[in-house]
Amino acid sequence: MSEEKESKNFIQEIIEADLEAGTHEGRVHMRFPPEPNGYLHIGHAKAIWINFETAKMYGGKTNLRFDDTNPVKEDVEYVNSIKKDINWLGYQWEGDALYTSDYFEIIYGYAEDLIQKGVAYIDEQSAEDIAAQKGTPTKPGTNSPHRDRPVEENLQLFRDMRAGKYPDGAMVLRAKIDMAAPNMLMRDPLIYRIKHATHHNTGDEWCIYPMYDFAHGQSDSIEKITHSCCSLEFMHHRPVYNWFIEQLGIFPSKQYEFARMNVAYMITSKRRLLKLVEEGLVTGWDDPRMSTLSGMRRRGYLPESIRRFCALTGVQKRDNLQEMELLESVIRDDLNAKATRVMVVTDPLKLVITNYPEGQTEELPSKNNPQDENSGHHLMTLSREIWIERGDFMLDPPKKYFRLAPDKHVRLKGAYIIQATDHVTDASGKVTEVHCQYFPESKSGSDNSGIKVKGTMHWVDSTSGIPVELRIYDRLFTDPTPTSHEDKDFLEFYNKESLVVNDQAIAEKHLQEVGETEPLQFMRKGYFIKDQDSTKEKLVLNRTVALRDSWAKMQKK
RNA sequence: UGACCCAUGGUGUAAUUGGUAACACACCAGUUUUUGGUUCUGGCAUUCUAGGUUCAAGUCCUAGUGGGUCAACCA
Repeated sequence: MSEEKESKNFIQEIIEADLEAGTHEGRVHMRFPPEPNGYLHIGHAKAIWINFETAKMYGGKTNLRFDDTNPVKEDVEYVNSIKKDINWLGYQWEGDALYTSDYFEIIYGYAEDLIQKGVAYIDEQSAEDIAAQKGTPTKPGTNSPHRDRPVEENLQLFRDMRAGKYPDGAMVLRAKIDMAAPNMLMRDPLIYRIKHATHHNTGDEWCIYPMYDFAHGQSDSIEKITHSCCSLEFMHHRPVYNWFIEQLGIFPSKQYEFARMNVAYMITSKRRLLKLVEEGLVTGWDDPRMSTLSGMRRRGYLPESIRRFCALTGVQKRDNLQEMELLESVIRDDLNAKATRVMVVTDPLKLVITNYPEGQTEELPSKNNPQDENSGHHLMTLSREIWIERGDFMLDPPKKYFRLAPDKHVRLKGAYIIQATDHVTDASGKVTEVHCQYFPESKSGSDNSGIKVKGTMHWVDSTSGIPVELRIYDRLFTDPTPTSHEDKDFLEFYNKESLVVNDQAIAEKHLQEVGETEPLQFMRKGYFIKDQDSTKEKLVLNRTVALRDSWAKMQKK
């Protein structure tokens, strides 16, 4: 589904200009190129959205290419999770998934070509020496003593490198560009290094691997990618990208950079995400608090919500920090239209309806979704004793409190109007039971009692209610940008209350019958989804997001 | 003592390419509601600064200011 938007972002303008000029015969071909070294997160979702949606908009294609040039960091586990997450988000790449590693032979050929052309050389210096010669952004670098090695010698050494004659770190292949270039990346970048390591895709076939700068643009070119869109941090790589393409005379893919999307209270650094997992601060990559797609999926976020969030936040080149409120607003909006309404009491307090006959029960219909007339209904049981929310009864209520209090009237959602008549307290004065009378003529749907109430409360029958475990999530950090503090580690902002487990909640029996992936709204509480940890004995539910609560907001003031 | 990118309300994006600031979220005040949910209505900026070009500048020019990025045998 193409998210509607009349105004064009800068990438669309570039594409339309290309289309106008007839570049590449009007072909639009993009790609999403993750390195399979971790799980996809909300930042990747934006990149995926940009590539797939933009290509689709112009009748183009989008490849999925694993940028796997560093064998020591990559694994098939990640390849599989990445594919799954992209599909879940709602996208299907063109043809089979592609791998940069499938182009190793071609890329190797490109390297020999560069050597033949006299613009690449073997450098035998140590990493430290090479770094020292790079200079600084304000001071030009100095040439390597091996810079003018003869072509034949370079070729022989490079072939020996490939043949495995040298250990890791013994030498590298560098492009001969300009050690005085103001762009540090143009100062004779390394393009091949020795790594005697097993690759997830090519096994032990290679012991030399191309660097990013000598693999990405080449792969784009091999796939005849027309618009290679990446995030701003690769901006300085563009001249390098272009230089190689020109030297090699291969298909002229072009790179464009957009600002990555940052979301408040979320982090998108793979390294730091991994640390959260390793330190046990979350239960895994798919912990519902994580910014990973697998985490958001488990949290109950809908893929269409994430897509719409991406559309709403736009594409541009300035730094940005999206508020979590927007994400939550989109999620609530989508869930409001889809979630099945059920009643769950999170902090139970017994309510005895004294004039309701002992032993009697009745079944009352409850709409599955008032937003959707076709959603049907399910039945709730009512009996003499039910559970209500402890916070819904107050002995000494403040002004504008519409809930239950001594002598006050209130409606039990989908059932009857009741009036509190009495209550029981324990030795400490805590209310342990509330007594009330109900008005039979006030039955929901056929109310002719004439009683007006301001409050409607949710409740759960005590004879049929089932105990459930609720996992209440909050933002993972106490600071909107936990990684932006130079003097503090991001873990210092870890929110210890980011997960609160409630194992005393009681849900209406209908919860037993809802599907694994069916979005739920616990009326007056929030949106929930069943968790994979649920067992036959006990349902576990994750809170996706709370409902707006203007009463709580009012109370704070 | 460098190069490159960026600059519109609290946040994020827009502005028919020079024609008089729009939309969403947030916030505030109401409305609706058998969820204090939902709905609906109203309120909330003269576009970083200073010059300049022009009948007209958020859009163009100049100079500042502010923010970001750039050195890994990572991607």
